Amino acid sequence: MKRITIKDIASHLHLSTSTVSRALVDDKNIRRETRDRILAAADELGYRPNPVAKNLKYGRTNTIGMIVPELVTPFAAEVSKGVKSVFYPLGMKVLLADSEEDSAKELENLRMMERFMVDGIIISICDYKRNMNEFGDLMRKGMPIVFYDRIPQGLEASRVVVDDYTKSFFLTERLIRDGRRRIVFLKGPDCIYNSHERCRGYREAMHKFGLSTDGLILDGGIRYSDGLAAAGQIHAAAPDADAVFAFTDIVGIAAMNRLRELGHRIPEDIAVASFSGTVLSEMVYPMLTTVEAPLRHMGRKAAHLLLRLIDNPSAAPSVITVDADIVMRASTETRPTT
Amino acid sequence: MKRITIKDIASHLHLSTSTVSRALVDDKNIRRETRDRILAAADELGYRPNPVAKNLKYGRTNTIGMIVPELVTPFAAEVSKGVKSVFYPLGMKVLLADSEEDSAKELENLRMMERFMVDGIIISICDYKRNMNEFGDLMRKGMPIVFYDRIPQGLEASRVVVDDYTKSFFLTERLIRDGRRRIVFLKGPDCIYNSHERCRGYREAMHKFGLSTDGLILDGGIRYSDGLAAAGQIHAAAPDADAVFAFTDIVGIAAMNRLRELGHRIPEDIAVASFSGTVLSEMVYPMLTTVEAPLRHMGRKAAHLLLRLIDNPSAAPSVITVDADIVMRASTETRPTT
DNA sequence: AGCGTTCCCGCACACGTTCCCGGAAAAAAA
DNA sequence: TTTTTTTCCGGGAACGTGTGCGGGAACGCT
Repeated sequence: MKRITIKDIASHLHLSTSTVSRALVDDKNIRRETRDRILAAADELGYRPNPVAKNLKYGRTNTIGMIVPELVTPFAAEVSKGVKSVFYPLGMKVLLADSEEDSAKELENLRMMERFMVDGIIISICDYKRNMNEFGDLMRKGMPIVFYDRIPQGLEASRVVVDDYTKSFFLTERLIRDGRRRIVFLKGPDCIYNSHERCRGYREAMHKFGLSTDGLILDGGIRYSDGLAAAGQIHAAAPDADAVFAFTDIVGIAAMNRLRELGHRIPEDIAVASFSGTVLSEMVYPMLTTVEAPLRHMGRKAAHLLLRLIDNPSAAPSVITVDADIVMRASTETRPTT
Repeated sequence: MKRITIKDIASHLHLSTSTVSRALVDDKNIRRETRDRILAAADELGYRPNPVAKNLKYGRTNTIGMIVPELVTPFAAEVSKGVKSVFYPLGMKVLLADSEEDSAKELENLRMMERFMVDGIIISICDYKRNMNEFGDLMRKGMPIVFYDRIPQGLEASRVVVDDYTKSFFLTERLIRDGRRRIVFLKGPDCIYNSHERCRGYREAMHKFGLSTDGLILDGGIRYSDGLAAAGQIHAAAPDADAVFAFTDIVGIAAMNRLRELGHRIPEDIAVASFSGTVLSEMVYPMLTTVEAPLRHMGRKAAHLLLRLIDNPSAAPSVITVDADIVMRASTETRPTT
């Protein structure tokens, strides 16, 4: 099964490869008639351009790398759909790599993308302090990079984010207005910057209403098992809690399941809310109240930012803050007024 | 930021590019001393081989395509880890494409992989009847293809599968031995071959114990919402059901959540089991009994099959049936003997 | 007729790498 | 010493594509 090339078309029509090439790229220096002849022959012979040769010629790979911190949640998958919706129509490939919440693996992925000579990278990071030098070096070497959601700190770079602080503030406020007073915040890992921002939003909202947060900020971790453990802590350390606000949906779901196992009714005894945007929130019972980030939209935005960066590598980094909806669901339904 | 090539190394050391190339591929026709000099220079100048040029030379892309029917479940993500664990060490890329349970999109993905000239394809399909001609054509054109899990029918091709029939039979038997009698089977879509196999296993197990299946085989669909609807049907059409065996975990989870909402206790009133292998089964309350396919292992096996096919395109198709564990969890716990 | 302009097409090279081939020098065998 | 073999390196083609340059032919204008 021999693949046919412009050379084959050329010899078939007794023309030079240059002419054939010109016909295919729709160059103006070609007679309309011969152009049509070539196009017809190309179609007849079943010509398919060889992207590898093109890439070598143009010094690009037409490939972009996307590095995500995890794939058990459909979060990244959803963002990637947005990214692909931009790059696929341009004939570009998207390479998806999973860091599995491990900075070392993240670095490996980064090196891999470099070896593969991707034209740019879209990344959500594991740890906002680690691999910073490597990101910086790579960017200085001219690699276009766009961060999204879980971003680094103190690095001049393009990024697409949700306003963690504000959204967290409003959701907390909403819980309070619904009558919750003893709201536990399950903080994410310290190594994720969003943890602090979301926690800040929670704290300030509580403060605004004169509510204490003493003993209510617990380490919720990032994995499902962390959420289970955290629920145990709530049960033990804050038995009078009437709401839980989790760093992320997976932790919120774990906490919810475990709390119920421990005899708490949800939402009657304890409301549960989290920060996310994946369909998981609608796939649990009761359905989970969350801050819904517009995942595909974020992907599209990141892709456009990256495209601009590829076209003009020296462009100033820009920051896009996307809006997120606060979606109230059954897990935080107001308890009947007593 | 100029990328340095073997040409640069050559002129830097006053050697020819051939010699440099020889040093880098560790050819024997080179003096040990010059080889070391070249390697040192390459390291010093920061030489990184250009994979695109190599690929053009060798007529390969060092890329394989993986097409999966969905990504909301971590099923495919897990299999892909197995696939990547084989290809990454070989310096090959893995391109992940999502068909979103849509045969048309699946075809697009297939065409895309062809355009990208991937060296091979690993795929789990949406519909076992559609796109059959396209798969056949592509294979005849010489594209190595390996199917896994959701496979086509009547197509001579390499594949990695779980023994749906047997595992389904044993799980059903297990439920019966645990005292369940009125077991509902939530059948998957007809367009997925596994649906029929799993249903057959269920039916024969029921038959073996002289249990009727009349009115117990319901259309469970494939999406979460389908599972919700199916649970409503159970509630209405088979109110005396004491167990549910779902085609897949997402459907099982949906059914479980909805049944509980309708007042059924799980597992006391109704046991719930499903067929899967993702961590989702452990992320719900109560944890779900499932047939656990060895996902990463399947990925690795599929990758090896594909590698063999790439090395020898005319190799006879081979079928690998991997074993799966039946994992009993809280969702089917035996009810206290009355 | 002479000149300039426009229109097309082929030649040659480039992208970065590998590899066959030939040849010079060195080593081994005679 | 001469012949044969081995060792080692450079030249150049090739993978498939794009493009600057030059030149021939046709055309238009004076």
